[in-house]
Amino acid sequence: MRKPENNGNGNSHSNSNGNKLRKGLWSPEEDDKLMNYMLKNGQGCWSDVARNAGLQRCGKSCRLRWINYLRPDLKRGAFSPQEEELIIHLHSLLGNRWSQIAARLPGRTDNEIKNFWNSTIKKRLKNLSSSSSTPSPNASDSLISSDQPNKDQLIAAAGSSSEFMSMPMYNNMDTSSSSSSMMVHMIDSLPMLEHGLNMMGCSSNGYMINTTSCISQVGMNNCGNFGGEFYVPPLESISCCIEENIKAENSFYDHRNPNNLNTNNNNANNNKVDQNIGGVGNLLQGEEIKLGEWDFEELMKDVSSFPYLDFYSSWS
DNA sequence: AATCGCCGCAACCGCCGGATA
DNA sequence: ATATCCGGCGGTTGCGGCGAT
Repeated sequence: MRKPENNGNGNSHSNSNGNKLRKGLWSPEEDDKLMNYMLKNGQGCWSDVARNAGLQRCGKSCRLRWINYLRPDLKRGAFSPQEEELIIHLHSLLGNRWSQIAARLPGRTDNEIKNFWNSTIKKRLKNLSSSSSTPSPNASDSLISSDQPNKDQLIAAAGSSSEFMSMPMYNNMDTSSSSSSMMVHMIDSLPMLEHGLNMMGCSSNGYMINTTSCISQVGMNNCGNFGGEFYVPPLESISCCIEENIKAENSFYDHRNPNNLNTNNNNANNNKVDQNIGGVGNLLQGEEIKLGEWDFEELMKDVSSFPYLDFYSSWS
């Protein structure tokens, strides 16, 4: 945390108007100003937000404060075991791409997840590795970065009571492999959250994947967790739904529609939507799924097409 | 009660990429 | 084609809380 600063103290700098800009902790008054402005006007240019809201802050600071603290859709409190598992799992797929991980945990921020990882999970992994006398022969192997935990560490870090331990990915994971089958396991092993996923109102067919990798096509208007099965929507519809989400989100922040604030928008500010939705998604279309054609690199590129887990509504 | 050290987390920093002039 | 601005991201910092001594 940074020390709160009074206006005009030595550690502030000037904006383009020559006004001193505050740094450090936000005061309740500043929070009020920013919150009121955002609720009234929605998101625009952050420099304008800072200026128009009467804040002696740079736009960047306002943006961070809003995203990490003031956003109405933020979920507070400790991470649930399900969230922990999901974070660990997504980190194994994405590495330190905190924003992408956060995009799949509605109500959580990248900063929050990053802090959680660096404090809690890393510490756990460290303890595990120090207590383990037999380092993994594949310790240098990793999917993304060199500090990726190995399989055993991941399992242990997720907790012994966790169904994470039985996830196919971590039972079958070959970290030296970038095979398509591994990616099937990755998707297969996405945590079964107890909350309904209620994803995006998809209208076209998707696929159910259960824990034995049995895939069946389903027609549906809703997506998510179906009593032990995990619904992977067709990526085309994900793309379509993402577009819808973007539209919804734009209206959420549309400064031209200040009354259109939707506090149930679960993906607000998690809008780093990858543009590359196409190619791999088509592999999930049609009666026959050509799993063998899945390409790991392509999937990593397209990993944003994994479902947005929307269990926020059931918490609020 | 006082001190110390660790830890969590809010916020800053620097870099990058895209948009615009 | 270049410069500038802005937003977004990951890494890092350092204050404040809290438990241990």
